[in-house]
Amino acid sequence: MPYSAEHKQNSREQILRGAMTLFSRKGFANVSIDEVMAEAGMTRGAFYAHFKSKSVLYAEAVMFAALNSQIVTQLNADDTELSWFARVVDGYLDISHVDETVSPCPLAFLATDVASSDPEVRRAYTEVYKGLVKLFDQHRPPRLKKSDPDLNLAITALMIGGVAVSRALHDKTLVKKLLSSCRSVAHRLAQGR
Amino acid sequence: MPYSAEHKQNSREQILRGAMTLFSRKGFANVSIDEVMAEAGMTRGAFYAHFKSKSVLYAEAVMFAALNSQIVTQLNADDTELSWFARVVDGYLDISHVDETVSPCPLAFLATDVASSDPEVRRAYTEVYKGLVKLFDQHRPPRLKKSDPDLNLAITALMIGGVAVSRALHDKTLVKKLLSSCRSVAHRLAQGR
DNA sequence: GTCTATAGAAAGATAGAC
DNA sequence: GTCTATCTTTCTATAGAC
Repeated sequence: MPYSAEHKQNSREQILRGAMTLFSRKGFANVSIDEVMAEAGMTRGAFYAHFKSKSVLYAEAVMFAALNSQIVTQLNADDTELSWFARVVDGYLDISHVDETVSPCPLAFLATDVASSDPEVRRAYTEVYKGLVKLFDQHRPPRLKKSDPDLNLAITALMIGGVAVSRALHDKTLVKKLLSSCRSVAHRLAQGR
Repeated sequence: MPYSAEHKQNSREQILRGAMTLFSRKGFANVSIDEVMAEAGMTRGAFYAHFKSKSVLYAEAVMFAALNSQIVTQLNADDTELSWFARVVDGYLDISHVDETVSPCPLAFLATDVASSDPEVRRAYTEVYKGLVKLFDQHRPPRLKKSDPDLNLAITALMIGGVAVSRALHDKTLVKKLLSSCRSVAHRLAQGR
């Protein structure tokens, strides 16, 4: 075998990385396998040695994107719970996230796109969302957990909605106000006020 | 001329109505002109007598959808401001909206889809969003307007995000909890608590 | 595993008849 | 204005060489 298992793993990861970026930016249907493979430095024919179909790639890319999003990579900092929360919320609802300067979160970038996709893709999205909510639950001040156990569902929906709407808007001034308002409200909610 | 201006207007509206439904459910790229025209009771060739291109149809369908959404049609009820707000929030964040039993709101159904579309489409989306925020501002208790003038941006983002995420999720139990949490938070925010 | 070549299908847009 | 027929492009997926 002229190609090592490690080589295959690397190629696979390159494909997923390119797919993540392209799908997030343009949506599933607007990205061709040609584009994905070109981004990964290969050609069309090699694709099917790694994934059975474009749909399967989509589901895996959603999972992959979640692992590489800013939120997860910021997880292991050792500061207080409140500043963890503030940092995640502010980083998520930042203009650089909307503009894709940082690694985009598929929950916000692909929400309506996933809704009209295969069950497999929606399952992947659901798992990623549950992971995000669980993360928030783990970092939540214990005194607030009992009073409103599902509050983090609304907070995450606010964050995802804020970014998703911001991307769709044409008016940059409005986008800044929207993001600012979402940050403010998210902080308020997280502090139980 | 064998066809009256009224006839043309009717045909045009039929096309827009079908397009609105199909685009919302499946996204722009996953809907063909064939499908739209079949839904409107015509065939492909007649399309270009009404719209210059598929993209132009998309932009107009977004505007059209906004005029026909539940929110606007509920506008002229003569009850108190608070119950107007409660009714709109609860209607929007209802499972029947997610399941498309009622006329879907393009802001929630097409958010990420629009983000990767032509400037023309994004402009239409922006206008519709501004209209929604303005509507909320008009129904807002005056005493709250000064303290946080941009609060309605976050409230609408929460509503849109709640519906968009709900559509993408595979877990119906989680969807119900998510919608419930969003309704609860939206009410709380609207009352200035 | 990756390449080039190609089969086969789908869809946007146009042409011309009625 | 609406129809059928067609041009043209694009894209998924497969086949076979290396």
